[in-house]
Amino acid sequence: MAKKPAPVPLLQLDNQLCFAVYSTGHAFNRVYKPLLDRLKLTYPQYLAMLVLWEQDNVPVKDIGERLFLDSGTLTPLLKRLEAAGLIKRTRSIEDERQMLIALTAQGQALREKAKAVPQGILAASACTVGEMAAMKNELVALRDRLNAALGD
Amino acid sequence: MAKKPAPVPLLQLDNQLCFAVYSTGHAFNRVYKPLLDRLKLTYPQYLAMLVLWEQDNVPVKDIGERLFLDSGTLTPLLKRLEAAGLIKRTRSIEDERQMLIALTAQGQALREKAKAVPQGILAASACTVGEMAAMKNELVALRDRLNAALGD
DNA sequence: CTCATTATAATTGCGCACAATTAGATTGTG
DNA sequence: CACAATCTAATTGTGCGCAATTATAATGAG
Repeated sequence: MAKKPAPVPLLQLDNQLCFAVYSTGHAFNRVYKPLLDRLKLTYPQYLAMLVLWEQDNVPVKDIGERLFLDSGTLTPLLKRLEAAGLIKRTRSIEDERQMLIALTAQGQALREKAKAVPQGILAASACTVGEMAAMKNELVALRDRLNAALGD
Repeated sequence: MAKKPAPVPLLQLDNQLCFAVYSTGHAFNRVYKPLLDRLKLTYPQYLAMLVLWEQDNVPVKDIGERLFLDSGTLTPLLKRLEAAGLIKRTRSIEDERQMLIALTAQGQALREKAKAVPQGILAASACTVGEMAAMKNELVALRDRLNAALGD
């Protein structure tokens, strides 16, 4: 017989928004790779640095909330950034449970080199700042709905 | 002094399309997790099964092209699917370099249970099929532009 | 036919991601 | 105060994701 199963549109890979998000994320990573190699950072490390360049000397928890990552991911990542001399990890005096993450002078200085990165991404994306912003807003709204659905 | 550095809008996390894609991907994963646990599949394994449900008995290379993944990722993943009894890996007779991946009866049967997954995702996304399709098309177009930029 | 070139998977090593657990600090309640 | 409940990180184990290398097979030029 070898009867072919009836196609189920929702099960088809190319119909899935989720796979579009997944594969676009990988494509972004590949574009970022050569740009971040110059900074000797991986993409998740770059994200952590973005957080710290906005607000320095913050607990791991805050970085985690900002990036939607937990200590299982962040602890080893931050240890690598510390080994690279970009940050300093110190335990908070007021609350000894907290590990405070602060930029070193070298970590602050790296921000200057990082300014070149977004330009490269924008060029590879081949869309206007306005288009990117619109898409970003749609995705953030979707992300928030997905995260809200988890709390049920 | 402790002079605060001037904000650079393009370096701000919440302005970045890329982070929106990255974090939305993680949010999707968290929503998929409980649905896929019932099938005993991880999300990348589910993607491989989607490919095989569309076309059975294909070489690893084809699955890789479809999912944008290489053998370093797929070989161990497929070995786990084989260990779970869902697929069979056999070397091609015509071209002995190729490893052909075919569904077992159990792998084919799993498709029925998988039909429930997209409904759950649609519900958690809280948007219409039309909105999802529009967003998917924008992302795929972006992905293709990013991938094209790599070939330069 | 021979030998370099190319193609397909597998392997190795490193860095995420995340669930589950553990350790230690803090808070809240009686 | 005592002590349970909560909070913050760290740790452990599994599974991607990818670069680099290796092994084997197929192809193509001379």
